[in-house]
Amino acid sequence: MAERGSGLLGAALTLIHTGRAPTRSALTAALGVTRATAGAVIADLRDLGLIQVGAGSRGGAQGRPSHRLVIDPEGPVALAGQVHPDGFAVALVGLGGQVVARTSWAAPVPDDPAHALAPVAGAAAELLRRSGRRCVGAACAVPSAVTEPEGAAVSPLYVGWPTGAKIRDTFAGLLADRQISVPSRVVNDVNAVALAEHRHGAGRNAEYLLVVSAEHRGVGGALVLHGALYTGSSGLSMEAGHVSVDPGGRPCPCGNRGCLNVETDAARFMAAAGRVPRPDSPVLDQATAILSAEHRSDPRVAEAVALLVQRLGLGLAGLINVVNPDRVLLGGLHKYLLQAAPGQLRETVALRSPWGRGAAVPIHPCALDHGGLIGAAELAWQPVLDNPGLLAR
Amino acid sequence: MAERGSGLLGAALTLIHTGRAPTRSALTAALGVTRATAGAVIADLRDLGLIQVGAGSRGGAQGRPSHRLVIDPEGPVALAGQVHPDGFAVALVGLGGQVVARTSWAAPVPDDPAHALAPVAGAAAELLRRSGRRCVGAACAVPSAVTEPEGAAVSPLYVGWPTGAKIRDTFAGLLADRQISVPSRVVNDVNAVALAEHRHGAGRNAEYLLVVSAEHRGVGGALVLHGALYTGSSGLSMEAGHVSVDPGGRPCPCGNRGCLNVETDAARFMAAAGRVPRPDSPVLDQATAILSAEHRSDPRVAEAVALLVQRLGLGLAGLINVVNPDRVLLGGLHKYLLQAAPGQLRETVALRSPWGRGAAVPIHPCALDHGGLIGAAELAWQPVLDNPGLLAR
DNA sequence: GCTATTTTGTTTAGCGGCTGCACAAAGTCA
DNA sequence: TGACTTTGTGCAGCCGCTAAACAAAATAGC
Repeated sequence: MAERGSGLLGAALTLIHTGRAPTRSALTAALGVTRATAGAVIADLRDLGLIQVGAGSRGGAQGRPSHRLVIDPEGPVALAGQVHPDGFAVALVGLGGQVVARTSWAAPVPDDPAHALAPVAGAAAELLRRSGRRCVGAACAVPSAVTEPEGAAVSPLYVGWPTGAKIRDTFAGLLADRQISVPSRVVNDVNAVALAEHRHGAGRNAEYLLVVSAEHRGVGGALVLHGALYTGSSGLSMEAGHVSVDPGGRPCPCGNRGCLNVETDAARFMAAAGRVPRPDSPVLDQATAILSAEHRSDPRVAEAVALLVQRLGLGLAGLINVVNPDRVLLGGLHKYLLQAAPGQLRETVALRSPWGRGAAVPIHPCALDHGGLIGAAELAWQPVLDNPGLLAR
Repeated sequence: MAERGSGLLGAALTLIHTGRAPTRSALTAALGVTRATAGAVIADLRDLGLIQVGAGSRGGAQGRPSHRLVIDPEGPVALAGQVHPDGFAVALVGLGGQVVARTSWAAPVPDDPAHALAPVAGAAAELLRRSGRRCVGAACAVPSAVTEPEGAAVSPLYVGWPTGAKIRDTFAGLLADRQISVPSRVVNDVNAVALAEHRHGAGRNAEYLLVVSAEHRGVGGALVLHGALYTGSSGLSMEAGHVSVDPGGRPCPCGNRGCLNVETDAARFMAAAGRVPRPDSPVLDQATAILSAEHRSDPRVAEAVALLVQRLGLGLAGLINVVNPDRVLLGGLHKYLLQAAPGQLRETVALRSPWGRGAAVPIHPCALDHGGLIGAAELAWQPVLDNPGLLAR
């Protein structure tokens, strides 16, 4: 098999992976190469066990139908884990963001990262063993900022891990103990969601994608630039949770007041709506339940929505003025806030934009069900997407 | 002459341009190619009239001395212009950021962009004619956000241009009238400063460079990522001037209150220090004069410094938490504020950072005298830096 | 001052990836 | 059924880069 140069092989696999090259001729056009070269590339990817070439079926157009490029259903998978304040999840994810197998369970997160990640590694190993498939890499989404390139947790506000814990090494070690020796990474959960949405969800084809999400607790932000996660110089970028939206607001664990974190998350919504969260289920679930149609008539709920949407709009406007995205996605509770009051949110953002509503950015809800897992898998797949030839060795 | 592929020629020229490859062997190492390939690349660049190969003189080290790579002193130049609220400047800039010729004059800026840019184009044409050198491109720095790719001014707060004016087309047309037909651009002034500082000033080798500057009026921000200006999806990124640092503060032309624009610029400093600006000289000059040593004993000046530094620190902290830069540069009035109270500024930033002072980002003053002009020239040079072969045609 | 060593520049042969072209294959349209 | 259109494949060839051998220019050691 010829070694392709200049990343052509990776570009081709990425196009197939993201669904932008469903047929052979589409790939040829997207790569900007001759049919002969595309043929060689496709042969390589097939030899690597990543894709299969199917029969071309097409109606209406002239000429010889182009063969379909399909992801090999027995091809390798990435191992994805997720830790959030209310529980755990693990999945095997193939090319194209296909979730091949998945399991999840609710449980408190131990204060020791090794104790917290051990069951994730265990469940992952079990899923992988049963699937019998090759593993290209592993990644775990966590509710904490993660430094690059060390892979250390920084001020995880909603789990009890110590700041500076090298959770990437911990995770890799736990997998190695189970005979899984693949490149392993740890990633902030909202970063993972953003990457997943960009590749397979509501963020497709956006070149400057801003994602803000109130997952289980707190608020996170992420930016995907030209298809790659923007992590900043040390992994600590897009700390959207600490954007100030109310100088006289509630204290945030970071030391300031009125951060997006404490002003627009599920706990704040419950308080604003006059509800006391029950301890037996995740706050996020309770908040989204209240946001559903049957409770909208409650004036306290309407007030809470108006308040949080106003705060969220302020925070979004600030981020938009810095990042100038071409699309904004909202996840977690923010997704439901957007759906409850889309007009008010867009209005608030436009009012705070120096350019007015003329330069309005489209704001959409996140589209994926398991964005954290799929996004973690994207990160695990990335080295292969950059250079598929890695699999040959 | 062989056409080099995959941007090798451009990478080589950029290394020489930024001073990272002063000798032939340094270039070979930096490019990661063989000496034979480097030889071919150097021959190409020399044939294009961009560089010359000098004799190698070096003391202390063993082995044959490597030839020096020097920028051709008769090589082509870029044409750089600058418009600011207090006047105009024009320069010819060669490779390496060398200002070959320069002229500037104070004058009010006409409300019609064509009238404002005409003398810039005229002075540029005159400089170019007298120099007798080839021109690779032109760019003009302006005190306004500029949309990409249209090149339109958006809400120029400090000159009277209409929003949406296509000043790039205007500028290109004025140059074409004077028989200068080269690619022409228009760029925000702080963006230009940032690019210049990254290539030739205090931002060298930074991968994530954040620049905030209070030039003549207002405040601007810019970001240089991996050597290229970050413009966002439509050129309107890094609107640092509209970061809110005092919700109850002064009204900003954008409609909000307490923006960095109105809380930390030269006019605000004068007011805080109890001075009334004289109309006969630029406010920035008056403010920096007051900031010099002999006025520091004035308690009102000290108060003004403390107030503005506190506001600036708040704004910087917000930007740093989003961008996570590896270096921050301050220009214009902010440069002098930093020099007047470096400890207080760094303290304020660190206090507002969720990671505390452990992850402190280095904050430095800008180093270049004519950053706006040099940065505009960088933009004009960019197509040639990306593909020097363009000059052959 | 001579030689040995080190590092640099140049020449040459050769490989590998990609293009361009010719031709075959597989569909639609009249 | 035949003309047309589009797609896949085989083959010759170019071009950029590498590898290796050789020549050149300095220092280091005797």
